[in-house]
Amino acid sequence: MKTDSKPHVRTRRDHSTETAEDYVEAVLQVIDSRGACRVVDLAKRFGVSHVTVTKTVSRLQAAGYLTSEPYGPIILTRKGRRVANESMKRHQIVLEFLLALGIGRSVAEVDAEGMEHHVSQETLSKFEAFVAGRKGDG
Amino acid sequence: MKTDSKPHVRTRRDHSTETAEDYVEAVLQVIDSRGACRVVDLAKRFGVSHVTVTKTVSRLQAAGYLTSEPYGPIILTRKGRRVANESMKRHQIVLEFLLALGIGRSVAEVDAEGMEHHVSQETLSKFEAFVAGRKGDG
DNA sequence: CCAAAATTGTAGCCATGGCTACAATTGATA
DNA sequence: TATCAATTGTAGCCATGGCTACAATTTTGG
Repeated sequence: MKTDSKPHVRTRRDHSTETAEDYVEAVLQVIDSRGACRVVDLAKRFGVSHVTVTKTVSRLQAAGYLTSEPYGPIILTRKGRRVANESMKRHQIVLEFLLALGIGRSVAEVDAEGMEHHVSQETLSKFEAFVAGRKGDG
Repeated sequence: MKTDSKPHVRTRRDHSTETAEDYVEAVLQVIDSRGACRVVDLAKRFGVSHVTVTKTVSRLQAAGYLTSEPYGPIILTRKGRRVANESMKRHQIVLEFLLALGIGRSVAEVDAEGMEHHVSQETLSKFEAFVAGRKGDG
């Protein structure tokens, strides 16, 4: 009696990577809008305690996405900036796609955040094409 | 210096709920195709060890989604069946939507699994409407 | 029916991501 | 400047979800 189940492809980014992307994206945005990013900014952004942020930041520092000295601001490494930019681009495409489908902005923003880590390159391309098509139509 | 960050809406189902949905959905499908669902079936389906499945099953049993006796099959409760059916329906809508967009079946299946937990009711409705529209066009 | 294989359970480990409580440091201001 | 508020760090707890190793049970075949 052998099983016929699928071999669990796992294209989808794993959860650690999702966290890394969410963090570097947030860091970049906070720096852009406030000049520097601090633990407290991320805690507010994600709605978690500063302790959770501190721990995650130290893990992401070990993984080479960012740096920070005690009581200092959070700075993206080159790798962190690259990931942040890619992540923001994906996010933007998904958001524009949902808006183009006629979904309300606030809902689209929440859904885009949830979806952005689970969309393959192929799907992302189709999303882009769809948005481009709608722009032509007016 | 107060922050202007958004109050983290959290419409998106939390991760425990995602796991519950994935499991009951899988249990229902395995029962449909093999007559009964066992720990080993879920382990193969999700690509994890039987130990992980056992632990999760016991948690989901405590949460009222399913029941199982030692060395016995996994059975859905009424609640488990309800959640499984809703979950499968959402999954199906997302999958059909991706296929309607022209995404290849294997990619669409992976993306649908990742996306299904992050799509709001509003977005789901738009997805359905889009698919319905395409069906008319041929 | 009994031995071997398959399945399931248990013990114990790890990482992630969440928390409270409390300590330390920095920053602001009276 | 000295104190108080805000920020950050640390200790230690919990749940989830992953694992290996080993024990127990069930199933299967000879």
